[in-house]
Formats: sequence, structure tokens, C-alpha cells
Amino acid sequence: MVRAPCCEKMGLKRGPWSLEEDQILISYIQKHGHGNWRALPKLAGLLRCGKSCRLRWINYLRPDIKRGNFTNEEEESIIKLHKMLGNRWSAIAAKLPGRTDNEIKNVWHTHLKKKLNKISSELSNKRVVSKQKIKRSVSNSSTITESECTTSSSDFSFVDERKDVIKSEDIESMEEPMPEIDESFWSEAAALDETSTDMPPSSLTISNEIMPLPYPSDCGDIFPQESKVDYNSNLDDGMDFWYDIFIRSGDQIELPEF
DNA sequence: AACGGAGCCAACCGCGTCGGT
DNA sequence: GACCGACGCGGTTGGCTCCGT
Repeated sequence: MVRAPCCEKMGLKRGPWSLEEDQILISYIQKHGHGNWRALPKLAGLLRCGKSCRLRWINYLRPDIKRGNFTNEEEESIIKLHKMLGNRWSAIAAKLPGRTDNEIKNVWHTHLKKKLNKISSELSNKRVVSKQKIKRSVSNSSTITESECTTSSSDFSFVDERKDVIKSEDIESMEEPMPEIDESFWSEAAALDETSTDMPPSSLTISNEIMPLPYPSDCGDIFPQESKVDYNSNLDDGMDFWYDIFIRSGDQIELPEF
């Protein structure tokens, strides 16, 4: 069965809304509410389909719409929420008062995605250096212990060669320490502008103690600390670099005594 | 000044879901 | 349970603006 078009195109206007049409829609909804969207244009005297009226109202004319550029805080929130929820724009919009799903979707595609890709590529470059150093240290050392560390990064050799030891000083001497995932990351990532070449100033101190894996606090509801969730399956291309080295589950890594 | 490409954003389209009958 | 209409959502598009040449 072929679904009928959402509205009959005969005689109905499409494209950008005029000021007059906006006024008609606003005053009608203020007086009567939107009620049945499909019936609204006829009742209001608009040559538009109900769907178009609904979209115009939701995305532009609603009195509680916040216009203007997104603040850093809003961008942080979008990045966080998108990581948790994926492309569920309406769910994300629900957490950002005054912003619409359409607006958030546009901002994501035109601005935030690029920003994250930039950060990703910068850090990927740095990670290559780190991996090389780790491989070097593995080839020079002896045994690794009960480390249950797993990774989705197939070429990250120290994980697969568990009989080797990574000495803590080798790790500490790496050019770029592993980033710590905490609240500051998000604001730093969002603040990283197009011209910056700096890595977010963060660090992960690898010690001889029991070390809880980094765990984004906002994911708590979705991924309880005890779960064995593979983070990588929930991340998008721009973000998985944070996790693929050292996160697979909520387990702890116990580093050996040296 | 003219042109073309890139970026941005409002609007459209099609599909899934929900609720009423 | 099946059908149908309405709504909501996410992906996509078209046109406008800006910027570089």
C-alpha cells in the first residue's frame, strides 16, 4: 500500500514563510491553541499543510524559543547528550530549554561534528606516538600479570602480549599521557576552537595502585559501573579514541609492582 | 564587480508510532 | 486484531549568505 502524501499539494503554498503567514499562525494559536494540526491551516485561513504549520510553530514561532548562537555550555550539553543518546535529537532538545531538535541537529552537523573530528584527528596523531612508545617498551620488558585490560584496538600490542611487562616509568615517560575522562573534558573539548592545536589539558596518572577505569559520570544511569558494556559500540567516530585504548568494561586494572 | 564554492539553516519528506474506531 | 488518521522524529534538500579569488 502506498502511503498518501502528507498533504495535498494542490493550491498549498510551500517554501519560506512570510511575515503575514507567521502572524496569522501565531494569532490563531494564541486564540485557539493548535488543536488538530491538519485542520488548523483551513481554520486559520492559511494555504499551508498542517505539517508545515506545525513545523513552523515548533521550530520558529513558539514563544519559548531561544534564538541566537549556542553558548559553550549548550554545546557541551549537546556533545554529552549525543554521546549518550545518539541522533535522538528530540530527546536532546528536551534537555535544552528553548532549543529545538532541528536547531540542535543543524548545529551538530555544521559545527560540533567538525569540532570533534578535529580533536579526534589531533589526538589520533598523538596516540600513534604513544603506541610506538608502548610497543617499544613491551619489546624490552618481561612479564605482564593478571591485567584484565582489554581493548578494541587490535594493533595495540601490549594488551595482546600479556606476558610482557610495561614498566610504569615507561608509561610515564610517554610524550602524551592518556586523557582522563572527567567533567572538565567536555568543557575543554567544546571550547577547543578551530585554530587551537592544543590537546585538552588532561592527564591520566598510571600508578601501581588499583586504578578505576575512567567512567563518564553522566553515563551512570545507562551503563552501571558493574556492567560489561563495550563503550565503543556506543560511540561515534569522533569520540572512540578516548576509550579504545583502555576501556572495555567497568573493571579495574591492577598494575604489577615493579 | 562578478563569479563560484562552502557553510548554514529553514523547510520538506518519508517513515514509525500511537491512539481511536 | 486490523485499519486509519494524526503526529512526531530523523534524514535530506534547497536556497540564501558569506567569503575567497
